[in-house]
Amino acid sequence: MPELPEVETVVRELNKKLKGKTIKQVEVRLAKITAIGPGAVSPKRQVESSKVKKFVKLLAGKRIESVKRRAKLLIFDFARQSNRNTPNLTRSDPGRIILSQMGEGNIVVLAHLKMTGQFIYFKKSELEKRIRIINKATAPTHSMPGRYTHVIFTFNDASKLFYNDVRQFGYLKLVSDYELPHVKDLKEYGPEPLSPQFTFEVFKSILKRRPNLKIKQLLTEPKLIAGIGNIYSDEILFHAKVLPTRKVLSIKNYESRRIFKAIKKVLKKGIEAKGSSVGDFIRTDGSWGEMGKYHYVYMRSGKSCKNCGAIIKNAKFNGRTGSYCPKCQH
DNA sequence: GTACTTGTTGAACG
DNA sequence: TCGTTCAACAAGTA
Repeated sequence: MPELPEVETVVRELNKKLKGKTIKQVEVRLAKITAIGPGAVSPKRQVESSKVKKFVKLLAGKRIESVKRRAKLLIFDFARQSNRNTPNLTRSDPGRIILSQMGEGNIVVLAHLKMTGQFIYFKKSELEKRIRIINKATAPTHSMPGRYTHVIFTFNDASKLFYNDVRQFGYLKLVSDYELPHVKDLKEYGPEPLSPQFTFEVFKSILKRRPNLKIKQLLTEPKLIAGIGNIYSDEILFHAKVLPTRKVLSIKNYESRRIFKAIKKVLKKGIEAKGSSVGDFIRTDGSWGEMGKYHYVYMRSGKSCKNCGAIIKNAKFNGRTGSYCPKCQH
């Protein structure tokens, strides 16, 4: 599952590959994957075809300036455009309303991969390639677009970007940069754990605010800290030698310092390893991340601890599973 | 067929 | 209002 290091991996790869490319055509094969405007995307969403048409029309002809990240959201920035390149819209065109609201006419696409979303990029010469979209050696290979490809971007050099999503929880949301400050999900994320602004003092104040949460819940709560999910919270707590079930209240100062250090260390390691492919994550060329090799606990339940040899255990709380070493973590 | 998985949100609780 | 818990979403695997 993509968490901060996986999304950062995708962002870095896409930024390299897509910068400066102009979108020639967008094909939406599943309407609910797309969204327009700053509002929240609900799981039960239904997207009318007029909105999909708007989405497609507004993106055609746009040049990608950069790809960035906030929490687990990818942010596609498009170059400011002269009127000459703006699609020709008639008065009755639904896209006209949105464009007129956009001030300078600049748009941004926010993409959330949720559990199984993936971006795959193929150059023209690679379009025949087959990849495993689930990272198991035994999984079937698919050519792109596949059964789970929901949106296809074609660029002016005939290269293509495919958005795949087996469980269809992810979304591509188009907003104007004027609306960007009002996007609810963007505003409500906690601090970026790898930013210099995320200091030990900041972390301590978060702990103080939520004394009754279990530490694993606190780490995975996006409104408190951005970008940490099940994989990295398990790994962070292993490295900090703290049990996931511990109440925040009970955590000593030296333990919170260990957790803080582990947050930075483990997330950086994840980015270095190009993500963990122990879940369903694959890179933009279809290859796997290497972080799984460095897991001590996640998905290692029943195996022996790499540190002490004890059997790694699973615990379930608040509807989510967590793994830990009963001997190394206290 | 059943249980289980995941990130995030929104409803429902005290 | 705030903190907290829990169901919901989809579809694949065990």
